[in-house]
Amino acid sequence: MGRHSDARNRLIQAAKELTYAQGYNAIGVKDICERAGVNKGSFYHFFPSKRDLLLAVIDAHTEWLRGVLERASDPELAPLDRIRQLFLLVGQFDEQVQDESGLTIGCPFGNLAAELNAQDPVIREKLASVFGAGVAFVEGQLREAAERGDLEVADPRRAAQAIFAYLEGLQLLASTQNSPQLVRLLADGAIRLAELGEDIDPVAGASGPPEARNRPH
Amino acid sequence: MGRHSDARNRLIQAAKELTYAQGYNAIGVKDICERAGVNKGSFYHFFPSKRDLLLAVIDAHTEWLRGVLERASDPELAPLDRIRQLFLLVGQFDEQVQDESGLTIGCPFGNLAAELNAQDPVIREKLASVFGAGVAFVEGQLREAAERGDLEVADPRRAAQAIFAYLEGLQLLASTQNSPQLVRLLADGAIRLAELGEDIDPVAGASGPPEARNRPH
DNA sequence: GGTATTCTATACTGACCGGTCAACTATAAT
DNA sequence: ATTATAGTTGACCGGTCAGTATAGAATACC
Repeated sequence: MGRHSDARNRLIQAAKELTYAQGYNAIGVKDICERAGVNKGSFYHFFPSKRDLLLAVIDAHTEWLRGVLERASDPELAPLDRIRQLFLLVGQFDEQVQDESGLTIGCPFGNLAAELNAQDPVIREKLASVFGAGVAFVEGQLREAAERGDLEVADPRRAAQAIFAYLEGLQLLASTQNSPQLVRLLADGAIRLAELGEDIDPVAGASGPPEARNRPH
Repeated sequence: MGRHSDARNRLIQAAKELTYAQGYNAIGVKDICERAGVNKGSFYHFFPSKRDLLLAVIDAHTEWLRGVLERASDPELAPLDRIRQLFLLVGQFDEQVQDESGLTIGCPFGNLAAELNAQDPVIREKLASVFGAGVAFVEGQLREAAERGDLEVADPRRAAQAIFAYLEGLQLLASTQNSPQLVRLLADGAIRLAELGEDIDPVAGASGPPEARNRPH
């Protein structure tokens, strides 16, 4: 019973847009309400706190990521090309946002992580689990690629983490240089990282096993 | 003439520590002053605004990076091992901060970039130029490695950007997973990225030149 | 020793913050 | 039609924000 309203969704949408563009601490509840066309009192009818709205925003963007991963899982593509496709779709997102707003914002997850990891362990862990889903997707493709004999993957999980980190780093660099094409232009690197070998001696420093490149001048 | 004071340096140091740990928007001038043991009036004697102090903090951390790059430029090391050494030194920094504070903070530059790229174009460009210095270092090593015949580098600048992005991404992931070892454990990937080929057709999508991996199921 | 200058000290401003509150309206179920 | 419920409204709260005002204290230079 009682009346209906889409104010909750409007708040999430407004907060999503503002958070993408400006981060979390830089925006206020008032800003979100104004953009959503909702009064401040109503805000606290739907969300106990600003932070709870942020959690909802992260959920919403996680849904977006789920869609991207689904689109990248095209059965017509070879596994390694699905990874490449992930990079291209993400790059497309960056370029689209740039067209609309004139700014390359990078990865909303990554930005929130950089801003809030130290401030709020709950948010950090939530973002970690979203990243985990991304890594798992990549790992799955790597395993499939290995099964097909497309390449040897010594440690799929390790390589998947490397590839996902690379994707995040590319977006950060793209945002800092305000050049959204960067993700697309450097997507190839993901395949190079797929060939990452097993970590034999994790504690050893630069003086690893002797190789050609190890000889000094 | 007039009296001497190291309050300015104490403010920078305090702001550095707080910014590393919490970012920019999350900390207040009051917090900085308390940690530095400086009164608020003195703060505005040395810095016209909080933002100006941030610029000084970035300069200070840039100095730290300069030192790291210098240490990584060990002439005893082969060029590619210098890149590896950069990753190890950065990883060491992360692990040291983790020991001291219990948190992996990631890259201070990267965190500021993620938080402020959209908010303040001057800060963004300053950070972009710092990143540019990092990329230039890597590019230099790649060129030298190519000269020595350690590997073929089709496009050193492109590969250097990829490697630097990877370093940033690793730190972001390490911070989110609160696992400082990540940078060290995945440092090998940097060398894989060094082998990044030239970008033949930047506009083409996933359907690039036919290769073994391109055949669908 | 006088004095210009640098630095310190603290009270203060007005704006803004996240969040509260109580009165109110609309509606769905009975 | 009554009533419980869901949603709305805007004023309001204490606290904090970046930044200011205005003193006075310390000191290097003449």
